[in-house]
Amino acid sequence: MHRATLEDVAALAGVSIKTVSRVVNKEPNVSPTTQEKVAAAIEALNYKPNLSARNLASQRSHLIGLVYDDPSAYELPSAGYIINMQEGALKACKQENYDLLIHPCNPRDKRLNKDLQALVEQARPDGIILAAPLSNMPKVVNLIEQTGTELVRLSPGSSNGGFSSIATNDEEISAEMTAYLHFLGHRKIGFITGHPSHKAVAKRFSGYKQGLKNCGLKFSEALVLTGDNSIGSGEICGEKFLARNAPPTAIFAANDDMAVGVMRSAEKLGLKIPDDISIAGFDDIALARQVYPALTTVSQPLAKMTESACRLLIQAAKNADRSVVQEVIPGRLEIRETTGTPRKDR
Amino acid sequence: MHRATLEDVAALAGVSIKTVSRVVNKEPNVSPTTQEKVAAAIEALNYKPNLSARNLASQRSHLIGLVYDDPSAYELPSAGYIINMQEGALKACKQENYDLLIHPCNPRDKRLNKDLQALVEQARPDGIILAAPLSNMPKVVNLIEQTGTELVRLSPGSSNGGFSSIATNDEEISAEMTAYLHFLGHRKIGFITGHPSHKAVAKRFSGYKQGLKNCGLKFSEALVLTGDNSIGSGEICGEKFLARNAPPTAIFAANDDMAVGVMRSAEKLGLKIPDDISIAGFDDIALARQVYPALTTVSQPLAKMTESACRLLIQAAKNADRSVVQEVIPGRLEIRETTGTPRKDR
DNA sequence: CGCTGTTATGACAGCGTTGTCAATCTACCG
DNA sequence: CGGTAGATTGACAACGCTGTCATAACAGCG
Repeated sequence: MHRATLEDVAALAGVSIKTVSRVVNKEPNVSPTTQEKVAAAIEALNYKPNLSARNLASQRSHLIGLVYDDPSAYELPSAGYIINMQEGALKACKQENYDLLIHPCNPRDKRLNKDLQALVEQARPDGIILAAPLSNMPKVVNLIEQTGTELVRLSPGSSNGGFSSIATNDEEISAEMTAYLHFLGHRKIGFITGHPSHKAVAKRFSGYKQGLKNCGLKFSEALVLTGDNSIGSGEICGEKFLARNAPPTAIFAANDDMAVGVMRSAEKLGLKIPDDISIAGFDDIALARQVYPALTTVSQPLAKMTESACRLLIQAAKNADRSVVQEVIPGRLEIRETTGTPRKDR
Repeated sequence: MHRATLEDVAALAGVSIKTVSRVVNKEPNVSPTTQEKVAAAIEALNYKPNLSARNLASQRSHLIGLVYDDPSAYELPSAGYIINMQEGALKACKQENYDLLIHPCNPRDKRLNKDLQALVEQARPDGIILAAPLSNMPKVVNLIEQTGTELVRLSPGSSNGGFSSIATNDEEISAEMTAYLHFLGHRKIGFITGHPSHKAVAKRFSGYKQGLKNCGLKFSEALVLTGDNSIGSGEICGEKFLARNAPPTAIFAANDDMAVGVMRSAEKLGLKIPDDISIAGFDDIALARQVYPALTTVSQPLAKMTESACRLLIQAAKNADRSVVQEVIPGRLEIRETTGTPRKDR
C-alpha cells in the first residue's frame, strides 16, 4: 500500500513540492487559489506527512519526554498519578501533533545516568517534563541541563532559577482545607506530615499552620505526627492520635495514602467516620474515591500541569525562545464523605 | 552542540560510512580489526544513530503503539492495569531499541476512527498492541487490519484467526481458585459474574463451574449472581448473598472491583473477613492490596503479556514474517487475607 | 598460475521532508 | 512607463541513514 508523498500531491495539484509543504505547514504567502488546489489534492490522496522525513529535515523530533519515578520500582505505586500526568501530556501533544514518550525511571538505580542519556541522545525529544520527586534531584536536573534539552519541572520544591516549572499551590490549598475543617466546627485538628524528602509535604504542613493561624487557632506540636507517606505509617499515626484521652476531632494527612491509613486505624477502633473522627488527605489518588467512605482530599490538577508543561515545551521548540516560566495551577478541595461536623460531646 | 554522524565516525576510523553502519547494526561480514577500529571511533565521538534518519531510510518507525481504553473516559479507571501493561511494553521496547507510543482511546466516541487513523497514518508504528476490551471489538480490529499495520491482540475473547494474540488462562486459573476455596473447606461457593461484554468474565465463570466439577461439588444457579463489574454492583450482589438464611461461606467474584464490593457489604453487616465469609477476586488490581484485609485474587501477568506482544511485533517488523501466534501466559493465585477456613458452625 | 567462490568494503542513490535562495509575478509609486 | 517592494513560487541542496550493487581482497583448488 503506497503512501502519498509531497511529490504525489504536488503533481496532482500542479505545483511544486515546496508549495505543498507550505500549505501543509500553514506557512504564509500562499495564494488562496493555490491553497485550495493543494488542499483538494491532499484530501484526494489522503496525504499524511512522513514524520521521520520531517524530523530529519527540520532537526526536531516532535517528541516530548515525560520522565517520572518508576512505579514498579516501588512497593505501592500511585498509578493514578501517572495516568493523570500522561493524560494531560497526551492532550497537549495530540493537539500540537507531537508524540509522547513515557519514561519511568528509578533514581535509586546506578544506571539512571545511562538511562536518561539513552532517552536524550537516542530518542532526542524536543523537550522533557520532569515530574516530582525527580524534579527536585539536582543530579537529574543537571544531567538533562547538560544535554541542552529543553526542560520543565513539575512541582519543584525550590524554584531553581534556570528552568521553567509548573507547581500547585500546596500551601494555600492546605490552609484552605484547614479552614474548612475549622468551618465544620473542629477546634482540635491533627496533622500528619510525611517523608522529608518530599518537598511538597513541607509546604502542606506550613499551609496547615497558616490555616490554623487564619482561623485563630493556635498551633501545637502535640497535634503533629510524622509518617513516611505510606498507608502503614498513616495507620500507626492514626492509632497514636486516637488512643489519646482527648484525641483530635479531625486529622489532616499530608497525603492520601496516610489518610487511608488513618481511616483503617479508626475502623479498627470501631470509630465511625466522619461522626467520630473527620479525616482529610491530599492528592486525590484513585484510592481516595475507592475507599469507603470516600475520602475528602485536595485534588492536584496534575493533568492540567503536564498539559501546560507540554505546551510550554512545544512552544519553546517552535520559537526557539528559551524564556523561563514559573506557573502555578491551583488545587481544589474535594469534599467527600470523611469530613463532617464533630460530635457535640467530644 | 554538534552531534556525531556516521560520516564523522567513518572519517575517524578511516572507513566508509557504510562500514560504520554495518558495525552499528551488527551486520555480518565485517572483519574483527575493522570492527574494533569503528567501535573505538564510536566510543570516542559518543556517536548515537539519528533515529529519524534511520527510520526514513529503513521505512520503519521503530515505534510500537499501545492502544487501550481511555481510563479518563470512565468513572473509575483501573490505572494499575495500564501501568502494568506499559511496564511490560516499555521493557521490551527498551531492549530492542524501540520506542513506545501510548494511545488511550474511547471506543464510545464517534471520533474513534479518526483517532486511530491518526495514530496509524501519522506516527506509523511498526506494530500495535490492542488491549482488552478493544481487542474484542471487530470495528477496531478491522480498522487496524485495513491499514496493514501489524497487530497483536491482548486477551481476546475469541481467537479471530487473522491475528496474533496473547491471553491468560482465565478458565484454568478460575478453576484453580475454586479448587483452593474447596481445599480450605468451603462447600458452598458463590460466584458473581460480570458484564457480558467482557469476554474474559465468561471464561472465569466457566472456570468456576469446571472447578466445582473437579472437586466433586455440583453447580447450582442459586449460587450465581450477575453484576456489572463495578464495585457498586459487587456490593449489591454481596448483600443479596449474605442476607440469605444459609449464605455461601465463600464468594468468588469475576473481578476485583466486585470482590471489593462484596467486602463492603460484609463490613456493613458486621461480618468478619475471612472468618465469617471468604472472598476472592480476579485481576489483582492495586486496590486489591490496598483494601483491608488484603484481597485474595488472581494476578494476570499483564506486564509479561505486553512484553511478549511487543517482542512479537518487533520480530515481525524485523523479519517481515507475518506468522500468527497464539500465546497463553498463565495467571497466578495471590493468596492474601480475605480467604480462610470456614467457621465450623456454618 | 589462473579460476572460482566467499568475505570485506565502498560508492552512490534514494527515503520524504524542510530551508535557502533565486526567480517570477503583481501592485503600486513617482 | 520604469522602478521597486512585496507577495508568490520553485529548484535544489541538505538532513543522516540504509539498501543495492559493484569492487577489492583473499582463500582454496585443480
